Amino acid sequence: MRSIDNSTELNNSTLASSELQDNRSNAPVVKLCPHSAGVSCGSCRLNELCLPIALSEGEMQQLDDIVERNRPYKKADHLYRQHDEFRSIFAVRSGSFKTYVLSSSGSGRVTGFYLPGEIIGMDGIADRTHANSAVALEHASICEIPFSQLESLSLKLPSLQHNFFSILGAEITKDQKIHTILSSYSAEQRIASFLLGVSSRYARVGLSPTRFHLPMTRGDIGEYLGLTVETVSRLFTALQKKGLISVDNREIALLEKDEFRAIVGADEF
Amino acid sequence: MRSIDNSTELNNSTLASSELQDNRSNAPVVKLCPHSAGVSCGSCRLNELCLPIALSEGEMQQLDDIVERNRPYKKADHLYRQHDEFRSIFAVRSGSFKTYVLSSSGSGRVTGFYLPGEIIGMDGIADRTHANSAVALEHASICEIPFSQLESLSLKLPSLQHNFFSILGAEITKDQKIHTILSSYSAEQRIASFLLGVSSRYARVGLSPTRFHLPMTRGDIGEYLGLTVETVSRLFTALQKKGLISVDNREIALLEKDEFRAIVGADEF
DNA sequence: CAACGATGTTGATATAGCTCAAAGATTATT
DNA sequence: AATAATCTTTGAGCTATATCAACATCGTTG
Repeated sequence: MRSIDNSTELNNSTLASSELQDNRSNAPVVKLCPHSAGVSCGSCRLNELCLPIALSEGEMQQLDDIVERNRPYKKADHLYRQHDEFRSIFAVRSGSFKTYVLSSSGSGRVTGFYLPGEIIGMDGIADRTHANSAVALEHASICEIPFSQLESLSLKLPSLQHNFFSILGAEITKDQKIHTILSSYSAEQRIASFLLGVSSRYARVGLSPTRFHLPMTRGDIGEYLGLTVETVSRLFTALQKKGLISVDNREIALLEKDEFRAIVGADEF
Repeated sequence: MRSIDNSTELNNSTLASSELQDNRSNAPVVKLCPHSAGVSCGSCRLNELCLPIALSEGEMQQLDDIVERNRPYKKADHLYRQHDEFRSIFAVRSGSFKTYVLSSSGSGRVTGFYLPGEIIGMDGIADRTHANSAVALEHASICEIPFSQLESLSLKLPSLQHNFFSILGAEITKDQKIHTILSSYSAEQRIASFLLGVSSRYARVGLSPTRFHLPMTRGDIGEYLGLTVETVSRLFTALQKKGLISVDNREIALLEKDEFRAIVGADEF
């Protein structure tokens, strides 16, 4: 059924299969699947994109000691819920999550999507309570990093402290960019900008920036971008008619990236 | 001509007057000797709201040693500009700033307002380059904290590291809240939410939460909230007609805070 | 103090995106 | 495999907010 086979799921498995091979060639004890517990930061393919950037072997080992690799999450499993006590931040190892808030009127609003190599949970740092809920959009696995231990270790490892400051700073920059998008872009620009963003985030973890699978619904995208489902849907078909993308349900191919950049304005991506 | 005299300007001047005089008498000071009268974190009225929260005397002294108390800024003076190298973060001591980005098409978009006791400049942490420009909205003074020195000191002072993580986390939470506002609130809700936000930020520094001066133009508010000047203006008058606020140019009195809360939805502020 | 640019208000009209509705496609469940 | 539930698409009409325009006010500067 899939006309585009470079989907997230498939690629995540691809990612993981080489870990598997590495493990096989080096060691008798094999971690079987990317979702299973027990992989170390040192052997993780995402370590250059994650908290351990530029840590030495020894430093990474110390980080490793505090990281908990939990059981895999199924679609719709919650990582945490709004108002839960904040205890940890989480690095996405495979799969994807969305974060959302529930207004008192019951209508949720998606506040973020998190792909492999990205960090979730920073919304709880300030007041020790999660401001969002986080839920898996598909089968997914994460590394849990207890915050108080991360703080202690950051005092001993300057590079780790530096990395974590950078990650927090990147989250701030990202959120401010969305602010600009929501306050000034048209619906078409929002969608174009969103797809370019997803594209470069996939590229970051070594997946195709031009053909990818969207793990979220049109409704999720709409909530995230401040649009209705209908508008999102209409724009996907409109962009396809213009020949800029090809859409097969959630499989997207970006055909004319430059025209996309033109839509959102020169200084993006 | 001011019908409301509890304005920011007045209050801020009160707050800062002794510090300002010190600075003036010392000429264009780049860094004041920590022993010079009056100006130190320890003697700062805002220290409980700023980086030094819960630091011991000795710790605060060490922080003090890296803080640079620059000359005051005039209205329209820039603290930094988009693409400038990131070197420091800044604590607003008095007055106010806005941050904004310039799109290639020339139209700016306001990304934030910063009042006394708040920290500016975190948009530069991740890639060492400021993503925004920051400009004074009125006479203002700041404390500059060189980031590399803050990092070093944070390694030695666990409470300082903790505070700075919290400040970064708070910025993230704040930005995500704006995300929700922009993606789901009506124009009236945005304005109500904005005014409530300003109100509680003034309250935080001991100013009146019900009568205050807005340091920014209607246009700034519009850019920040994703509305046009005209819409902002119309809503100010509409809210006044409803009896919820009294508006005299930039002097605002919140008359019916509860009704405001009802407008934005129960779970706010 | 006059005059100019920046800011703020108000009105009339246009439109992008929303709402409501209904049907088709996909995915999950039994 | 059948059924239910969720997700997606498309259409038709509506409305909140933008746009365009004119004027009023403020505050800065020569």
